[in-house]
Amino acid sequence: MAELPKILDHITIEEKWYKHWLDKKYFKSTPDEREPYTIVIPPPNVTGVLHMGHMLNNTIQDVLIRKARMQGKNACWVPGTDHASIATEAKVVNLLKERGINKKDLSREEFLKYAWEWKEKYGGIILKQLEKLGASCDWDRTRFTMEEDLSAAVIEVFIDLYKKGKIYRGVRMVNWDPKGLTAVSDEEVIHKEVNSKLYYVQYNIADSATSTAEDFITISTTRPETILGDTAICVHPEDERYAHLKGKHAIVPLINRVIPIIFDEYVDKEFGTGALKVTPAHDINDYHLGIKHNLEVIDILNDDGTLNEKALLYIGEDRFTVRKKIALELEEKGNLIKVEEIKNKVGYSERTDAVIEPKLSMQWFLKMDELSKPALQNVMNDNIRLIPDKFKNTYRHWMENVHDWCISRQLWWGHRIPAWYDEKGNVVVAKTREEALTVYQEKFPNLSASLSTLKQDEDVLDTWFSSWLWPIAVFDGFKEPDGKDINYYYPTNDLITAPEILFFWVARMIIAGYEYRKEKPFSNVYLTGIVRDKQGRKMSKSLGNSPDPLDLIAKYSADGVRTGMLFSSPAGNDLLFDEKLCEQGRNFTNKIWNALRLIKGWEITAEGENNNEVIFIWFENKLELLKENLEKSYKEYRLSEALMDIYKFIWDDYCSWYLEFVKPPYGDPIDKQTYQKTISYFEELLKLLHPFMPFISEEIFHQLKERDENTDICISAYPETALYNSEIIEEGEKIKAVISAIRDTRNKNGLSPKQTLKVYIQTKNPSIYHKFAIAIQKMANTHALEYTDKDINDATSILIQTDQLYIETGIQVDIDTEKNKILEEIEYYKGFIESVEKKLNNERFAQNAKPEIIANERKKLADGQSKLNTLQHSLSKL
RNA sequence: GGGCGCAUAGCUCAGCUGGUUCAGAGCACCUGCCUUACAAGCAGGGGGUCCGCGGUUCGAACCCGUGUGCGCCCA
Repeated sequence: MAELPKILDHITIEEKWYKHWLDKKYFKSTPDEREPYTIVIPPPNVTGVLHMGHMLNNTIQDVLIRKARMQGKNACWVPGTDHASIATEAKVVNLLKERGINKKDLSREEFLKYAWEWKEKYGGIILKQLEKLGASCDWDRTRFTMEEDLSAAVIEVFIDLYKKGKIYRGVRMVNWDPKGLTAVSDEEVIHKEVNSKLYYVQYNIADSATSTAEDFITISTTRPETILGDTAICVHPEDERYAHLKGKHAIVPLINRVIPIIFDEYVDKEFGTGALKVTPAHDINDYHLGIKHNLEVIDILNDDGTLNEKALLYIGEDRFTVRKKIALELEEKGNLIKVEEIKNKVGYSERTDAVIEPKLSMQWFLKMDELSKPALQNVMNDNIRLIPDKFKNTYRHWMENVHDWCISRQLWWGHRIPAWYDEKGNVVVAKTREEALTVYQEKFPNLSASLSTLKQDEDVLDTWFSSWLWPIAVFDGFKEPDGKDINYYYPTNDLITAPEILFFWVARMIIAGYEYRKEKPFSNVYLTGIVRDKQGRKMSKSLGNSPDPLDLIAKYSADGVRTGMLFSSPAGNDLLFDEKLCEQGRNFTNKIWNALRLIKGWEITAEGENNNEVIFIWFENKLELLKENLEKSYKEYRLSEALMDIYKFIWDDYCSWYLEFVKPPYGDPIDKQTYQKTISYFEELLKLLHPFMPFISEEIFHQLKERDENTDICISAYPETALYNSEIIEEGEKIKAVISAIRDTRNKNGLSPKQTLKVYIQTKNPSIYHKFAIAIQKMANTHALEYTDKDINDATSILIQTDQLYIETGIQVDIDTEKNKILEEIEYYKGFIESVEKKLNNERFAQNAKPEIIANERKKLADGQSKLNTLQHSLSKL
């Protein structure tokens, strides 16, 4: 037998087994008669690279899919990538800039050519990286949201919803990203608290003959540059300070525009001066005031955040430059009264970090009110389960206050909106130019347009407008609505994703599911936490606090990192990542590896007796208990708990107890039965472990035994649960306590483990000790146990449950120490008995408590009294 | 400003219907061991005002109220 290396070479086995699994097509799935188990991957950005969030997310998916596969289900994990329009376009723009090419100088076609080139070259790196993690995706099914079929689905859905009257075009206040030059959705705006200045600016009153101190009004604003777009001043109707201004007008400083003073309850009398300047083009609340009071709308900004000619002043200069300059000018002219430092929240673009500018623009919207109803209902009634369910509240709140979805983006990379305009701006929606013309001629019989005069909308659709179709589209549910795949795999089982995209993505997939399949897209949504660093900070590139997952895998093995990720990440809780967790995972692989080395080092005798029967029974029952607990944990998606249970079981029960029990003395052979039992337990544990640690479990599975060509743990049957006897398990626990007590005594007296001790046992129930006598002797290194009904002097006495152990240490027992020890215990039990008696004597307890609880209390009392007697007896002997 | 959630050992978290000797796990820590599978290890051990206050109950880490601190989402 070849000597196994002390430390497992994980890199070699990871490569070997992953290739083997692929060669064997174990991850491949096609519809058959088996029950399907389906997961669609949350498609990472095509330009993305693997980060810690992906590691957590995909480890969880792999655990679930591998377990389902072993349980005989037809497991299908569909991988793929998302075109991520704004993020990818930004990357391509930057890349071109580095090469001296400006996007503005390119035509749409030229730009897209570069973008596709770049996508072909760098896109999908992330999927290759997932292989390193051991992800058992069906790679033949890899999809991309901008591939032909998926794009066709997006266009089809757009046209369908348009025809249903759900999609409309309108001028709305949108979140404008002046850097990305596009509108972004509400969800893509991040509000940050920042230090700002609150400027107090004085406006003169127009309709006044005199110019006394009464004849001006002071407003406060954090954005003085927008003064140039002011079209009203607003005060509260009950604010007496301004009652005299009813029907009057104010003059905008610097540009001398005359604007009305209006009254509305919207104004907060307490904030600032209680007077508000109204700029309907540049603030959402002002916009609504503008509609209500029929105000003029003056948009003073260009798309890139510079001022336009409508501003009259500072034309072409950036909004933030103007803010400083205008403050100075107002001061010079005497209009600036004071400046206060305040904290307020400012919206930033998630993608470009530019300050979001509320902007009026023509956009496409999807009406959400009707569409969202089944999506709300089916989450609230648990037809779709959110895990953990605390997210149900958040979900409901969002769905009940849902806004129409702005689905157009001013970008090139993405699905171009299938809308066509004639020269006057009349619009039709159709798949192609030709179809558009036909539709046009039907819709506008009195107008004329030709193929060449129809112009397609320049904008593309929001990325999420394609990802919301993902669970349907990856099974070609649009192309072939009654196809084999969609009918078999849909609805999928579990979706694993981050809570941050619960609304972006999850809610919308549910909406699309009910709209297009009349059926939920998945049954369970497992929401992972955010991976943070030790200090609780979100991992980010700019902070540089995110380790490279591939480095971690190289250092700690894929299995080590997988378990590291899961050790402390209950669903929905953030994971405070610490490399130590991976180290712990790696150490665990080492532990398992060394168990193998021990077993492989044994020489087997053909025959041979053993005394291990009781150990086998104990261990087998304990193993059943473990399996039951694992099933419970899986059912509740408590993967950390399941992993921890296996971890402890392998480390403690199997290695520290079982193997130590049965291990023959050095150099001695092992009997065949024990060997076979040991191997079969190990094998079963490896199967339980496989979903978490696929590589080492596969390697050891093959090291344990010669396997034929088609036998791999990856596709072996997951162990079934069976009944167990908890009495036997408890007996085992008691014996472990006895052994630990003897070891502790040895330790505390500074005795060597090599010194064999004499132990006497005083018990009413010696049969357990008889059963486990050999185990105790071996594990605690004692002479043959002796039973006594007398007290032994000059020995350390220890109480285990109701049994008394006497351990002869050969060292003079210090009577006072012993006495104090016993007195302390007596005090404890006295108090304990008292409290139980009190409870039992309480009439209301007797009336109200359940019978089994009362029985339990009685037992506690009896046990306590018995222990107290033993202790008092021991004390009297000292 | 509106909504949701959290607070248990040094750290990360369990504690499921209020009732086991219920206060637990892993890591960290302390003591002793290079004991022929493993020092990436072995054996043993210590550690808590269950955030404060009030209430409900025979009984509260758990239910209710309130205060404090923190986090997230939305405006």
